[in-house]
Amino acid sequence: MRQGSFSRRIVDAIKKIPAGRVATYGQIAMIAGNPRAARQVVRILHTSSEKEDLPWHRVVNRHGRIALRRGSGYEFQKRRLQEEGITFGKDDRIDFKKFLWEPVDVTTNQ
DNA sequence: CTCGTGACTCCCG
DNA sequence: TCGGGAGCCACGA
Repeated sequence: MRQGSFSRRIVDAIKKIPAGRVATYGQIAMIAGNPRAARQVVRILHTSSEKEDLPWHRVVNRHGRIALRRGSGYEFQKRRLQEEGITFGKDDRIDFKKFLWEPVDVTTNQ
């Protein structure tokens, strides 16, 4: 993966997610520069989560639910999030009002 | 160059 | 709430 590439920006965005917070695939894609490239985030998670030491567990879908299937990492990811203080409500959904990462643009300060 | 690939998202119903 | 269909797209082969 080269510097300045789209994949690089996705990796950097994921690394910025603070502990105790979560981000959605679409959100990461948007930060990386392409709001419609959510699927690329998935790809990066597969190819670089270990190599780049990414906080992959902090990425969930737009419903605030873990995207992995039960029995295929779902429980593991849920545990990792709970260890960071993130709680799950009804239907195993995460409350975005409390835990969604809201990156602040310091340059414009809103 | 084309093509398959997704831990997605949007839009109904 | 749940599910299917269509759209989506960077990347590797």
